[in-house]
Amino acid sequence: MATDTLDSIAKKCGCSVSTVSRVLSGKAHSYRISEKTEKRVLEEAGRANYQPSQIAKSLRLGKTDTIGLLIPSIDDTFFSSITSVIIREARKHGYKVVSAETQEDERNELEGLSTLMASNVDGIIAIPSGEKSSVYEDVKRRGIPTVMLDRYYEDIHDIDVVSTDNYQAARMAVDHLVSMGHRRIGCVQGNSDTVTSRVRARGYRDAMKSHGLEASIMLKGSEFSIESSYDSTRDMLSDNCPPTAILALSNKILLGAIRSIQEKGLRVPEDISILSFDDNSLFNFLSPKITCIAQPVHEMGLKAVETLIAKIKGETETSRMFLSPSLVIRESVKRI
Amino acid sequence: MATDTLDSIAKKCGCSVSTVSRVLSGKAHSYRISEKTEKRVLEEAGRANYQPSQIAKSLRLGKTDTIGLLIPSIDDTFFSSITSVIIREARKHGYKVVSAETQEDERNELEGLSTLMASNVDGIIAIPSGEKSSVYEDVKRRGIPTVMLDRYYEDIHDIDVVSTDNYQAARMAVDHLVSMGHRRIGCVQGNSDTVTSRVRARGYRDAMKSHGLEASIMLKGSEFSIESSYDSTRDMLSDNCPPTAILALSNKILLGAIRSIQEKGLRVPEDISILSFDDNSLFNFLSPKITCIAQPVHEMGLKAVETLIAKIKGETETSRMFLSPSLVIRESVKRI
DNA sequence: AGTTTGCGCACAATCGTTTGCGCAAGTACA
DNA sequence: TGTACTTGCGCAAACGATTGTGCGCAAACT
Repeated sequence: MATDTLDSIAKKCGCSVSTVSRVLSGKAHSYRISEKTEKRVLEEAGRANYQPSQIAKSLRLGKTDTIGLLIPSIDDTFFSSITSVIIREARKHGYKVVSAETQEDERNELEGLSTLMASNVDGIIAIPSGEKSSVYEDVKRRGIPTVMLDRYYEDIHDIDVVSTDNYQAARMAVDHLVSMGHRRIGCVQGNSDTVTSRVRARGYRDAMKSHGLEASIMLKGSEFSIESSYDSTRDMLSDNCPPTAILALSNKILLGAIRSIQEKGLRVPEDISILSFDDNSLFNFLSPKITCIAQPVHEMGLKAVETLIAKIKGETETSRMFLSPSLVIRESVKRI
Repeated sequence: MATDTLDSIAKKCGCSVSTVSRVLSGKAHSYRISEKTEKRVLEEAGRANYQPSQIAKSLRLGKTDTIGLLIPSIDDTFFSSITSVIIREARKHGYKVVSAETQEDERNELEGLSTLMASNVDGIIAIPSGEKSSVYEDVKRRGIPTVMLDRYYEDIHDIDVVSTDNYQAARMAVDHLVSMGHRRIGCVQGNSDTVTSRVRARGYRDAMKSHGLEASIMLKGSEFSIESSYDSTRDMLSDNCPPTAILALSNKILLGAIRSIQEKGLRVPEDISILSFDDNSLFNFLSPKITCIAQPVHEMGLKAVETLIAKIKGETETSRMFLSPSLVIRESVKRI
């Protein structure tokens, strides 16, 4: 069954495509189409359950009502939550979203970006994976509205950013641990190519320093993965003078740390306290329930979509937004 | 910076659009374009970093190289895992994916489907939410290739299906519990509008019966949600003669059950054993590690994409595939 | 009777590709 | 010089929508 087109409907109604188009887009009155014709067209379109071809529309109008989402991996609770928000929010505004995964690989990032651009998306929300901002030059040259979400490039100021105030977040985390009596606080970081890890680590270091504590030897880790975190934590725990608390800079890092702690036969929080980034509904079910720094996932998705759409609609000033994290106190930090 | 088009390149090269098109699609030879012209075009296109407009291509060719994914919610580990597989697999075959969420609401399902069809996706992978298969009539009438993933309609046989053998899965689960000595086995199900829940419940009942056990009073639940499962489990545990083991028919149901068990002050598996559906990397970190029935997520995504593409390419026979689940034994089931 | 005005709609261009068909100029051969 | 190919490429239609312009006709004026 071939899909109906303006043309096929026009034929059935005995009028021209333009008339059908105008009726269906509600411009019947301003183009002085008679009520009789209008009704006829409406009827015919209704029974055919006519849907205009978005493709033809896009070609004509130069927009696709589609936003591209470039994300490391949807299979990660933080990213999937934010993706979910973005999809819902985009739809509210009449946008579809097509997603591409980078797997944290810069080549995939470049390729994904090309695919998105070739698909003529109206704008892009990207959580960059690579360290080189040059990946986004093509996007900039073509003037495709873009907002960086969560991660961004510190040296680029003409692309919009929506992120968490990660520096503040890390400081909050350290402050909480210190207020609970901890002084030997280890920190397991992610890939230092990413700002999030760098900024969080900086927050950690500065906070430690301002409490008069030593940070340098307690900061380990090189990847946002369970395996890497497992190794780093193990090293940390085998130290002569191991930390009494560990700050995990992401949910995956948390998991690696937990595994390593379990293997050592240690218990949380009795033997060691732990505080993680990235809240997650499952954290309430881990044993013990994990105290964490929650990023404002919903607000992040919301703002990302909103600012992207503002850009698409012609807003010109670029904005850099750093939303406030919050501390969710549960049971994984012991007072000592 | 306006994007380059065939036309703009043609002008720069002093030849026609058709020539440029043919060169760039590698048909230079068969259309007898001279090497000189070919090189000239290739050069110009290279320096402009020309990307053909997929929209124009789609309009002309009648395909978008896009597959639509209709999913209850990406913010659920089972669905996000499968989404991730689908996105990757689709890209391998040169397809993009645009996703729509239903939130388990039939109205959203219908709307999402319309949106996808209007976007002229080449095919649709759907995890249906509603109970009425009529939602898919429009899709069928238009002849859009579709495969139902995970969930499907038992009364419809002309749409392809890729799912788990849920009946077998439930039987495996019960058999395992029985082999561990359990005889009072409760089961918390999801929304019985969905086949998955119905078939799993049937498997549970039949397995119980074939072991000579009572199932009827031990089967509760009405929704795939933490809250609903929490309520059902609580009721079950307040029974005079509570179960010694609980079979949770999804990961969300597991969480509700755990919460309820925790509140009762019971311990898993000492006081009560639990076996869940839907494996998840976090299950290794719950305390205790959860024994579960794992669906072949990767294979499901893979097969869904493969059969959809086969359909798109013109394959006609419809297939119904029920992949084998596997039992992952961890620590949440005690021998009694 | 001639001119204006308003009504109801159709024509045709346009967006960027792909592709069937055919044309002009060159070469070969008789 | 005429016929017959070959070479190299352009023309134009088509995909399905949107939209500025203008045409034909009748009623209402002057």
